[in-house]
Amino acid sequence: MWYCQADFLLEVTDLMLKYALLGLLSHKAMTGYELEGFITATIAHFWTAKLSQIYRTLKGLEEDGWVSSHVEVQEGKPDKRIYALTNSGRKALSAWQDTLVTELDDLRQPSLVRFFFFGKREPDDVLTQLKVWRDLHSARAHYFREELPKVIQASKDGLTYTERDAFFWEATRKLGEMSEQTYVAWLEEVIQALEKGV
Amino acid sequence: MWYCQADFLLEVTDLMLKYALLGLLSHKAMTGYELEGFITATIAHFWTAKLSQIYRTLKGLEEDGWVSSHVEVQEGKPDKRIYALTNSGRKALSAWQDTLVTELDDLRQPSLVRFFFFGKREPDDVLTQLKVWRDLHSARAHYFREELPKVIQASKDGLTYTERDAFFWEATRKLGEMSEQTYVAWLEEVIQALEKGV
DNA sequence: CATCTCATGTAACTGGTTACATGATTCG
DNA sequence: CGAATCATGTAACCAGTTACATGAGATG
Repeated sequence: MWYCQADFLLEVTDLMLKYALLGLLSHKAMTGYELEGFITATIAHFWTAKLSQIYRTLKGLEEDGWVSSHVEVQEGKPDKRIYALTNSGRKALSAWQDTLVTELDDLRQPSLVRFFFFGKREPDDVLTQLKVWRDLHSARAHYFREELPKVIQASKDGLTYTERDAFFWEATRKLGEMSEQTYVAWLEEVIQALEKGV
Repeated sequence: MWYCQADFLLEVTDLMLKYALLGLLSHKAMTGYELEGFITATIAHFWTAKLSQIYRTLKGLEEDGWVSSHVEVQEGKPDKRIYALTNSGRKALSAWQDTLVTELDDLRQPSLVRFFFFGKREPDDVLTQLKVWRDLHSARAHYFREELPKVIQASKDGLTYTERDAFFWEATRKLGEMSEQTYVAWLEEVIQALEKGV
């Protein structure tokens, strides 16, 4: 009973990067460096990680017994340490995936903190900033719409991902596109209201 | 010259909570406890802070000379320490506000990390989770549409905020509503696609 | 000749969370 | 009678960032 409880709590804890790495490693064994590349290509829009943090987290995962590693000696290139999921890691990943989340993420959006206090700023400066943001979001929307699909398609052909895996990846891409469109529409609205004079 | 550079860098640094507190204190002098209430009422959807962190940050602001405090003795209630903006703090706030931001926030959305790896989960469990999220987002959309406007209206009458301040507050509310609607629409799409069988 | 890619790490720091400690008053 | 409100803080911990250190080979 005691053990059971402790295990459960352990599984629910949200150490996102740990689970993200387990998830990626469930596709294939990889080095920390490679993992960073995959993170950039796949989940970077909603979770980023620096290499230094990835290496530290991998060490932690190995201490947990959720991954194991071996060094591959290379010529002309640095040696590499390849990490692979263990059975225990596979179980931890499933257990995490099987928990139902009943709360929403609380997002930190520093630009909105700035925006909230724009009442005291020069109207022209405010418009300049808003237009910069609009253009940035617009560019990102374009990336989601035009560039990311190619990356997803390429990976699907590369058979690392199943059809079903690709469906969920594509869905996150779609959300990215929709979210950016929402930001652009909202900024357009705000800009127009301010230009009409508020 | 040297000084100038150092000053500039100091001002650009993004210590969000520090500036959020300065921004709130520019309306009126307040205690840490009160500030927490205002944060919850105003910017909580895009920046949260725990009381312990607020107290620590206020201490830091006082060391910077950006706020000053005095203790007010109360009967039947704990004494309170009231913080007020200093001139130097007002300058720091303006300097921060006057910087142009040319990069987008990078959002951390743990639920999307989970979602990304749903390909390996039981289809029924996936649908259950998606419907929970849809309902949560839908409830939040309702809050933004029906409840928040009342709070904003009440504060406007309470003359702490100018018409222009209220405009920007209302705009953040609108973005919240739009974002939640986007999430709901996206989740509906995904749920439908899965129910048709993917 | 410089920068990018591959590849791994450590150390110091910072901002945020959790848990703890205190204690009177008021409301349901 | 228990919970919420008012009110302030400290200590330990944890995840993430920045800066540093190393170094060969390929590309422009």
